[in-house]
Amino acid sequence: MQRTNFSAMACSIARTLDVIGEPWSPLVLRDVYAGFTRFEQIQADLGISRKVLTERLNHLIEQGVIERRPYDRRPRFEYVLTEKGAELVDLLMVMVGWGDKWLAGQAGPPVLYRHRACGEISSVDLRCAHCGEPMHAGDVELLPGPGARTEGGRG
Amino acid sequence: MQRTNFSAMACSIARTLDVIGEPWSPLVLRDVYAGFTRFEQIQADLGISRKVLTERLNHLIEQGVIERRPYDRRPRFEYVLTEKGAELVDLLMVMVGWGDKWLAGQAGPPVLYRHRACGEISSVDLRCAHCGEPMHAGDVELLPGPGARTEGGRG
DNA sequence: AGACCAAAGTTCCTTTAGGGAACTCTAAGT
DNA sequence: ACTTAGAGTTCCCTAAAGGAACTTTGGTCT
Repeated sequence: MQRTNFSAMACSIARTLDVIGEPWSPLVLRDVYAGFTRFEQIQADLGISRKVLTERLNHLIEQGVIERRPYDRRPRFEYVLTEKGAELVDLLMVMVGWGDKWLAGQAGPPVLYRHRACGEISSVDLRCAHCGEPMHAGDVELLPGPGARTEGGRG
Repeated sequence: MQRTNFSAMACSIARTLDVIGEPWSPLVLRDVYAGFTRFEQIQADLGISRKVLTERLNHLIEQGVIERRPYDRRPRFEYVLTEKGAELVDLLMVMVGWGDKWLAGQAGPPVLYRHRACGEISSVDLRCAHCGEPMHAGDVELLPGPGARTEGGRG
């Protein structure tokens, strides 16, 4: 095998990478989320090779992140997010937050996000699900969980 | 070029992928965060090829995500997170949250995170930076931002 | 002083996946 | 029947991942 399969690792990061870690996959997911739901649309928007797009779409379907649905009596299909996929898009929003802060430069963010609940242009903030206070990587302590492997533990 | 460079796209997801989108990069970042700070440690922990590890470390340094520091008079080095890198680890925590929910299965999460501020085992929750209410991908509306490209706009 | 050692890479070779263009297949429309 | 468009397949080429062996640097050991 030339690309290592991470799913064997006892690590949720590695496992998540096996779902969307391949090149283009997050951008394909973004496109489906943003309304580019058909093969030709995604291909044209991203400039991705048709061969690779086929592979990525099939993989995302296998992983239960998107679904393939006919939209015509002709063989025409659109891809839609599952619930699992919609929650994965949250990850993309965090990528956007980081990229906007550290990589956007003078031009500023390419895309703005309006929070419908309050109507304001905003961004995501990470909070502790328990106490509601800010929770960042530096604010936590790692402990082995029930799914940890005792020997050879990665992660 | 055989792997497309995403940085030209006006999209913070694509730009972030150019920093940590390559295979292994998020796991290298995780290791540095988790205290595997030296070449041999990371290599042994991940089982990554030494060649690829060298490439990834150099790329993460170029991107300003980690720094290389000597820890001996001999040529020995350790890698440490920059502020930019530490904030990128937040992204990994969101990956963990999703992976724990959707991929951990019966065994449960391999790693637990204790929030030091409240002392509880917890996970991250996405909130609107403006109003503090939950903010997920389905709760927002996308608008072109100042850094958007008018023609050929991707993202 | 010379032998030995460990960390941190380099080098080289093989395999496989991405890029890209051309081709196919299906079911309408005209 | 002829054309068109969406949705893939197929094929070749090149570059990146895997993996093992090799090198370099400065200490330690005897």
